[in-house]
Amino acid sequence: MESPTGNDTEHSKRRILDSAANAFMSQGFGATTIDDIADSVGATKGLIYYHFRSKFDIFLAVYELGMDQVSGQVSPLASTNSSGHSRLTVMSVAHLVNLMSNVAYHHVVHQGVREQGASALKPRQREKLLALNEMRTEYEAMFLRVVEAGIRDGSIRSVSPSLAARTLLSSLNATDQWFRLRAGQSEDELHELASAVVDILLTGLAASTHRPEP
Amino acid sequence: MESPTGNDTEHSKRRILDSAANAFMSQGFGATTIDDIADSVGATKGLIYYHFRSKFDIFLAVYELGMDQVSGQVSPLASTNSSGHSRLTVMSVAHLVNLMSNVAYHHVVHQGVREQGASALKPRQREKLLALNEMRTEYEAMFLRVVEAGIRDGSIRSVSPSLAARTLLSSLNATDQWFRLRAGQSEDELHELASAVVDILLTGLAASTHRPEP
DNA sequence: GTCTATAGCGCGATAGAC
DNA sequence: GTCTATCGCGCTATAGAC
Repeated sequence: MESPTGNDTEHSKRRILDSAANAFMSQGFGATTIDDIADSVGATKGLIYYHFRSKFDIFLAVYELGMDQVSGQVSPLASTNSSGHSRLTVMSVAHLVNLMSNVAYHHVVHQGVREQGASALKPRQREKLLALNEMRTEYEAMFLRVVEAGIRDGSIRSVSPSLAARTLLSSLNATDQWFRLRAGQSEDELHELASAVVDILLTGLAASTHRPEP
Repeated sequence: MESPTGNDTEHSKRRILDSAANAFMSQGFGATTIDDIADSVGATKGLIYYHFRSKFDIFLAVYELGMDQVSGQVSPLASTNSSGHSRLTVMSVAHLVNLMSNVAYHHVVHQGVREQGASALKPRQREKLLALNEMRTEYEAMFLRVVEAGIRDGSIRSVSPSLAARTLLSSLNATDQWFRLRAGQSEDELHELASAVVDILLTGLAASTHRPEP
């Protein structure tokens, strides 16, 4: 019933990452101390440094986990048979639901690219950071391709695809500025809220009379 | 031709604030050192501490200047005679042009509310911070009121006003995630780009055939 | 694996010369 | 007004006991 070490280690690591993600979101990377993280895990510095080599490595691990989660959930939705517009809709909703279920990780992924210049990175870290940034760029490119497809198939109106993709994604991500998960908030409620936001972003706010004719 | 002290002092202060705003944007408040700011001004710590009492006071001054700028430019546009939709449009464009002309200040205003818990604030600072946060809340409430007016006058479709206002504002602000002012970029070019973004946000991405009928 | 103790230093802030 | 010099805290990271 118990795997020798691995499981407990992974469990500890995960608890550290969760605490770190929350601390990074609410205080920022720079202002978060290792003691803050340790306290919120209910342990001391020693545990943290047993599992991670440095504070920045914790950041990288949070970044990676966050990125893996969205990517795993959203990427499959990009290659359906449906129209560009409807693919973009389900991708956006899934992105938002994921963001809402993991606000802290998401916040780190999307704000955390800054403030690395502080301490010179070790080659190992710089490599990892570059790989993760590349992964994020590829994720964004995926949205761009779907917007382009939507314009081609007539389901999305003719606007600059790159501007549209950037605006959409940054708008989706900006949700972490005001959204906070409430206690017993069900997956269904999140899905409903996410759909409402996506509706506002994709259909706009203007009443029909104010919209351009076909 | 020269006012005894006042002018130079104000000029120094302003150069410090500009440098600080840029540093806060690119490295975050926590990771920015007073020496960073001093270096980028071309001076030393001494000058900084002659003009400001602490690093956090610099943050507050940046926050205040940034807030005064947007508010001064956008607020007058809220009480025109035109429809809710068209008022919301000009307000949004003005907000964006202002953001684009002062990315750094804007970034501090909208991300910087975090990471204050680090050092316990002095009463003077806490008061100032609260006043500024209140000013920002009032600014957001102004957008909400225009959205509500637009729904009443039929120029904005019937959605949750608070969700719409929050989504719109956070989306506008998210522009600072990807926009960077290029060298000889004219005011007109900024206005054009801002209008394109606002068009995407208010009219949406869906082609007409995908929009609900009146 | 997790803790305590401590090294080492970067950085905010101050004092005082010019 | 602006600089140099320095204090002293707080934090990252390590060593080593249990």
